[in-house]
Amino acid sequence: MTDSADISISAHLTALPDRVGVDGLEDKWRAVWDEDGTYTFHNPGERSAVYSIDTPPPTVSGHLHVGHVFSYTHTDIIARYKRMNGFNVLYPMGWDDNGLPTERRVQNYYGVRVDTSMQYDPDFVPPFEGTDGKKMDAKDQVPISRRNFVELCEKLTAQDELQFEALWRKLGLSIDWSRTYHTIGEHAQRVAQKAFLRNLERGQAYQQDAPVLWDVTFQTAVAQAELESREYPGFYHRVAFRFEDGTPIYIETTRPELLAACGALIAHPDDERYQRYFGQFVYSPLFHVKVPILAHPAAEMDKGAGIAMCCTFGDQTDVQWWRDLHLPLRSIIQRNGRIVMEMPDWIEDAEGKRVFEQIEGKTTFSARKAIVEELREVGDLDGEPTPTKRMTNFYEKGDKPLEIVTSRQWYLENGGTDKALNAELIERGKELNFHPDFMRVRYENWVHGLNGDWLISRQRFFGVPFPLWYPLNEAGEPDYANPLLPSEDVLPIDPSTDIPAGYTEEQRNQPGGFMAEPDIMDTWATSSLTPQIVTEWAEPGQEAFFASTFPMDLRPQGQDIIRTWLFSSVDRAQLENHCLPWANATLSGWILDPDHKKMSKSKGNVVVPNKPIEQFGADAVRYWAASARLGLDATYDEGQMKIGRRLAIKLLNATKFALAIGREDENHHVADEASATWDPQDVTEALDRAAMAKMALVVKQATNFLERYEHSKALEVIENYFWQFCDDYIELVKNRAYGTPDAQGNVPAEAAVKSARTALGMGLDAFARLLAPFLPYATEEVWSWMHAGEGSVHTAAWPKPLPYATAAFNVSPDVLAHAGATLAALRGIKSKAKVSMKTPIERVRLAVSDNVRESLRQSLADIREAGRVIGDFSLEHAQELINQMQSDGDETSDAAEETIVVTESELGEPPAKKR
RNA sequence: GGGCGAUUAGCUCAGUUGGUUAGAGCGCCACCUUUACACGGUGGAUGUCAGGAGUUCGAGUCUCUUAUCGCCCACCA
Repeated sequence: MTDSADISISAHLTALPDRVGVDGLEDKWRAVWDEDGTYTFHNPGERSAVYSIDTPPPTVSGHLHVGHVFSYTHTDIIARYKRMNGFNVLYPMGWDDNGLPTERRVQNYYGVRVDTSMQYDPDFVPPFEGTDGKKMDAKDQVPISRRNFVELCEKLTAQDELQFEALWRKLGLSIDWSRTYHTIGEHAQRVAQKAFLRNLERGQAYQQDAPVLWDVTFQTAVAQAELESREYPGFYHRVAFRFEDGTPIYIETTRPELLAACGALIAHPDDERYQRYFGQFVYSPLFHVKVPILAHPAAEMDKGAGIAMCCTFGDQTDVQWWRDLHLPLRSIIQRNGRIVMEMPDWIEDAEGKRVFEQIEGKTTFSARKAIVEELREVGDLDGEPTPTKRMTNFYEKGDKPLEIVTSRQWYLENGGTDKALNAELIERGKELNFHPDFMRVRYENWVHGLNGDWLISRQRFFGVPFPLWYPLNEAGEPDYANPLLPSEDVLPIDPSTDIPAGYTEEQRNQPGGFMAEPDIMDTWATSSLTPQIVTEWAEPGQEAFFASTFPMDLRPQGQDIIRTWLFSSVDRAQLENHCLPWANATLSGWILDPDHKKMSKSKGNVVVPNKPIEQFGADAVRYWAASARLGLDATYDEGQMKIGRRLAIKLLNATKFALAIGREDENHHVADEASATWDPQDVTEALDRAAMAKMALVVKQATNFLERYEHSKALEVIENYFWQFCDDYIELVKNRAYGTPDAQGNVPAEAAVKSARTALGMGLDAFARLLAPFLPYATEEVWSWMHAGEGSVHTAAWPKPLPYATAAFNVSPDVLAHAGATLAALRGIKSKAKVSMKTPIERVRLAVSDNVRESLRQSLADIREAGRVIGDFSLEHAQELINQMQSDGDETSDAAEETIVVTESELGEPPAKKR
């Protein structure tokens, strides 16, 4: 037997406001939560008592977007739910201030650019502040030192972070604000450098001098994960190469400007048109360079002329040919995207040299124009160029096609070359619970399609530096194979200002001295370690913290960065910890504008989130976000926010009503405080028990949904019952709860009154808890009325079915459903007659099925009062309806509703209208 | 070209393992100021379930196919 003391609810009731509203609740409760440390993480010391969340650090240089509100609300609902379930929730916040977006924003905002040759100026003042939005020519930007630039980055991101924090707080995210990190901060840098050094030690990180994809605008290498293919207009040029005797052989190319870099012509080994030429040589037009005709299976017979010119490098197939066929490296594109200034040594022909001089230093675009002119003049251009659209690789943040240049870069293993690691990462993907599950496919597609290890070095300025130096030999040349490494305890370091052990600053860049690795790490090389950053991985003295928080429970993120953030995090945890970094990943969808277009800055249809929060309230905006499932795109819908606002207001009013009964003075004020105990044993009336039975069911369903990360369904069942509770249950028990005498003047029994009041109290207490993850402000407000001095609803216990099931005492929830349907039928009589709901019903006959009649009998007095039936109220058989019920054997409340039919009614005199 | 998701009322969306007459809210229409709520309440009308074919006694649901929308990957001669 359960002791009722265990399941009864003690309430401390405060005075109630005469009128309630949702406006202003945000500021009121946010201040209280801050002061009380409601969301502060307390490490219980055991992993099972913690729920840890790897919060996505927003790119602070990006703009606030209503999409942020959407996905962060989903995570907050889970955080609040877990907290109410007794978990110590580690819910930190990070800021992604590392990387190119910040660099670009700083350049525009302050009108500056980095010049690595400049010295640090401690008194530097930027020429502008807030030129954001205006386009500024690079030549007008003031050159400054790298260190000055980094300082400006830090200054600006600090401002951006304040904006984000203000939004998150207003939205009511239950973040522990004492646990924040920056991807460029000292801690994150230490983790990134430490992990890199350990990767290096294990041979998982390595350098390679090889062709890489190169962005000419930002002048940095980029990784496979950062590629984006876009349609790019071009022209096919049909160009003649010639044999010794002048016989032409035609190739087609979209990049004639690379003619000087051609090292071979290549056709498929099975291509009968060209088989007889394999091994022979031809001369390139204009430059007259002798190149072989070779066979390689990557050549496609049906593309262009079927034979291609291989240049180093026009595309990734060129790289493959160059490697497989051991072709000479003939590079003519500089890292800024222009043709080299020096005459290539493989061009020996005088006319060839003259042509090359025409294109030296030109952009690929102008060089192409010049080459086409020259080709046309000598007659080696067959016909006119024909326009084509082709898909070309771009850096996702760049606007010029990527070039391929050969350079020394750092790589990290990611399964792109190592089949065993690839299989392990696929396996990890199967272990991870994706919500929704179909997102796993995107992960697997990506891992299967990897074609190389992860290029992690970037030739940029604002980021985490590689923590190493290279010794210089007597000729001043670096020994890349034997880098000088710092010890872990001095991390983070910046090799451009810090000095390797055993050297002095004077030896920097001197023969026999050392030089710093100039590159920084890819921003994802830091972001991929957020699980390790927030759980204090490898921090001396934090071993216990790490043990009780890692592997984490949840990674929430956008579906667009599965290949980057999610995958790279899994990779890093596999290399470092040999496990998944988290057990669950939730993927949110996009926000579409009302015309079903994806919201994006470039489309100019972005809604700034502060506006709807101000207009409808944070709870209302959260409600809109919560009503969308994970992984599905949602439409920006202010109508949905209005509904959320209405729900919050309804909760305030309904709770106020339930708590005010029996405590009001003659003016309906409730000024006193009171104690109450809602004991399930006091719920004795059938209708009240039915309401509790339904509550037990709803609690169970909502809990199951939230356990499965289906917050929208949880909200739906809670909300549906809440409205039924308000519209039907409260209306039905109102008179009894007040102790109002019936038409015959009979006063309800004391126990019946107590039963109603107890069920109302238990019900609204439950709704406050059930809705707390969704509407944190309104629920906290009503909680404060009934549990004054007991702390926040957000640290209260999530409801369990037991107290409600106990109160239900085996009464079916159908009793409430049937009573509600009957009440609706009585209302329908009045609505059709277009009279007030207060109008009494003299006489009414309802046709109902047997089981409904049985059920209604238990709540008939309440129905009679709520419907104001003052005379005959008969429930009769309706044979055809009964047959219907029996034929399908269905006794659900839905079917029951349709078996209540008004067969006859007579209305009394409507009440006199009040002025 | 491959893959994933979507397509249900004017709008936003539910619809579990196939089951009788497909639901909710908004909006719309009508009515009601009723001692929790006019930031309200009550009642009502509303559908070629994108199209086609198939499996089945029975299909919004399963299979195939077409179309449209969104996204991911692959196509650079």
